[in-house]
Amino acid sequence: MKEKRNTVQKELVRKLVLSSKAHPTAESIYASARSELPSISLGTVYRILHALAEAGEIVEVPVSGAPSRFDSTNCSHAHMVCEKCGGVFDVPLDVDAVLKAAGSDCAYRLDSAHITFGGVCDKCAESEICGSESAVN
Amino acid sequence: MKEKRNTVQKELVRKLVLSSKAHPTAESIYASARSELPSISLGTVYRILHALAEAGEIVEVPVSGAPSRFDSTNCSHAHMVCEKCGGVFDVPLDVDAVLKAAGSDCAYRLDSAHITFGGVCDKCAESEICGSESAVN
DNA sequence: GACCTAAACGATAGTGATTATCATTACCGA
DNA sequence: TCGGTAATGATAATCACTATCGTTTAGGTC
Repeated sequence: MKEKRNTVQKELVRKLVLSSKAHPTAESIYASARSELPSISLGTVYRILHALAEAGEIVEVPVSGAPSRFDSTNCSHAHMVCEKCGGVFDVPLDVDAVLKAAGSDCAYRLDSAHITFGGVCDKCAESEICGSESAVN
Repeated sequence: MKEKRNTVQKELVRKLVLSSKAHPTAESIYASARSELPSISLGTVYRILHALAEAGEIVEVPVSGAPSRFDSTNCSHAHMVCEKCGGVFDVPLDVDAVLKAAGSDCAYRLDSAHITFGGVCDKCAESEICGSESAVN
């Protein structure tokens, strides 16, 4: 049995990710972690994040051309990346249903699904009304 | 109207991506492009790939912790990343249906969907039968 | 066909996120 | 309390990708 030690760093990072609603990046977790534990290093944050992801406690949300976000796995949902502000938001969706539907149609064994939408968040959509978005090109 | 010039580089990269069935990376497209046009540079390949993606002729498939793959957009489908070999495979799926379903349930405007499954490809699944995968850990 | 202009290119340096390395620290079972 | 070792902190390295910039060349005009 592989030994797993509990450390203050691990507890802190876990707490920060699970309590955050903002889909933090490794860097922003590092920043908030440092305010509680100034000696923590960025490498440790990455190491712990990956360990937690591997253990299934959190998910990594890779964003094309931007640093990955991390999120708790408390309920099945997808993500939306705002094309204007780059923010990441939760989208209610039965991901497992999609996984099952695709898996039954498919020659391969599918274990997990990562669903990310591109879109525009409500804040950006609001400011878009005034702007001349549709006039471009 | 923005001027768009046709160049041999652009034609070559387009041809390579659209004719490939292997979801090539930018690097592997660069490699095959060089065999036809040795002077082409990696930066140019990236530039053209992004232009084609922006034009909707191809899609970029970002893979967590690995270089992006590129694929033609001829029909709606998702992708599966094999957890053993890292290969990328097509998965038949009505992505637009998922997009619509999620969009109707959602406070945001969703424009596009990127669906990637984690799984095991047929080749790796075969070799797994003989191996002692479940004994690990 | 020669000329012109700017889009596109090639070469290469730079960037930013993430990972590897390694000496040091500190869990935790004995 | 002690010892083995997992985990950490500091930092160097990597890797995919992007920016820069001088040069080339597509493609319209004369």
